[in-house]
Amino acid sequence: MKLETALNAFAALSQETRLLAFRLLVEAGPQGMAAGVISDALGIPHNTLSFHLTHLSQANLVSSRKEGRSIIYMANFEQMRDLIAFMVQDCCSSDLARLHQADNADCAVVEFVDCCIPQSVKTES
Amino acid sequence: MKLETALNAFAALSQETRLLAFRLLVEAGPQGMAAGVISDALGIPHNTLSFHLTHLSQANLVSSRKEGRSIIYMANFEQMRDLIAFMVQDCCSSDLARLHQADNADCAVVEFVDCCIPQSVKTES
DNA sequence: TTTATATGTCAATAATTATGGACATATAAA
DNA sequence: TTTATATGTCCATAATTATTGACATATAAA
Repeated sequence: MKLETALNAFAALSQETRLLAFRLLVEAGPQGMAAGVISDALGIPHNTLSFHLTHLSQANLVSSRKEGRSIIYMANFEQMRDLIAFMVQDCCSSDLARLHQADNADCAVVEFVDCCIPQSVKTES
Repeated sequence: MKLETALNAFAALSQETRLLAFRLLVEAGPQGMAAGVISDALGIPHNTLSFHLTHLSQANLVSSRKEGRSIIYMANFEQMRDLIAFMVQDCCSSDLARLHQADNADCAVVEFVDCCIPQSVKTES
């Protein structure tokens, strides 16, 4: 990932409405969510939200498809993954994190060495 | 991690000078780097850089210690980890990512299910 | 002490970004 | 068709953020 791409992604996620919208879309998964539904959920005027969805879209963090008169937005999980990889890759030199392909070959795994999971996020699965 | 904390972290990383400085510090590892060294490395005036380092510091992405007349900054790897956890935690509901403690108990692991490692980052270790 | 070095703070200005009213477009329902 | 719905675009204004000269402080060297 290029520096500029990462900058755009971070900028997109640094604004409250956009971060909330992005989280809704991450939660919604691949099926996505209509612009109006997001607008209602967040209580943001449709034109303001449109501006922010365009911003997220230009940062390649979401994509969209048209369906009837609605536009359905969905999170771009690949870009999210690339952004995490970007953050972690410089750690490799100091061996604080590693990024590798898991043995079963359908996972990318980020390992944080010599640390524990933050309290705020409990162990899943 | 609170929403506000994540917003501050993303905002801190969304500016070129700050992202470059942060990457230098991530590369430098726990021993850190003096403000002046960063300033020289990036070719940024010391007062401008000071503003940006304070910004990173307020976002808790770096910390600092005094050493002689220098101030040594270092990346806060824990905050970085928490930020990644924040990004990934909403995925759990749609099973696109999982965050868990590794078997050997000194790693936190983020697994991205059903995906491959981005081209830009080659497999380590 | 005096001077040089490393860094921070302040304040004015410049640059960038967000907001929402008014209007436009495109689709579906009446 | 006409009307209602869903969403986008444009533009002026408001709000936020970055830059840098001038000055301050703190430490070390001469």
